[in-house]
Amino acid sequence: MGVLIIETLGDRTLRFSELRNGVEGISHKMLTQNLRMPERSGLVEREGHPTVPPRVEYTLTEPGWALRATVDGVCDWTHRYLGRIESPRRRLDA
Amino acid sequence: MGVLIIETLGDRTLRFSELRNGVEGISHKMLTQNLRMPERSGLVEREGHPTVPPRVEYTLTEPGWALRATVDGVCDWTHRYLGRIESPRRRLDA
DNA sequence: CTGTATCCGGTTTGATACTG
DNA sequence: CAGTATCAAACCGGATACAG
Repeated sequence: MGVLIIETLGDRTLRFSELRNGVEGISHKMLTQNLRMPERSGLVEREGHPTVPPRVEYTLTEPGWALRATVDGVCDWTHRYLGRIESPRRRLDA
Repeated sequence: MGVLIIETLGDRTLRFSELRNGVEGISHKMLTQNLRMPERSGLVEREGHPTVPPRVEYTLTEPGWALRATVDGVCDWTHRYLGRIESPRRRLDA
């Protein structure tokens, strides 16, 4: 799930709410939580603007970019093989 | 966690109990469970020998191999960047 | 040896309400 | 808008017992 954030954030700097829309389906709380960890790990940079209303922007750092690159590798794999994979979510087959 | 299985199984065909030792720390139940999914997805092939005692061997399929390759990419990332990352497990810093 | 079923405690999550 | 706190529900993994 944190991976989706990395992916989404990869394109460009995003605000909290933009990120929230981008990741789609993630709850308010989960987004906050899943941002703290990569933030502390130096994968994501958080920049808060003390304006009214508040604006907080999140950006991928260099290690974050590198991680995204590897994650893209997994995505590529998915694209190549997903067709051949019977989804486990499908109802139990006969 | 299923990833560790893919990694371990990558080297060669393994029996259930061998896999259990290889993944180390995984419980009986988890191994069974985490084998079913990639098995149904066609990442792992299960071959049971109707002997006494039973012997079941698990092998990585071609899609499984490809996945393992991408996972290795993530491992590489870890090796390169782990040093720069303050572990979130560290006690809260001042 | 390999595998399934059950119970049970800990973690995680979404909903909601509230703050600056 | 961005974030924290709280609470109940859902989920998950380990332990255990049992079966083929």
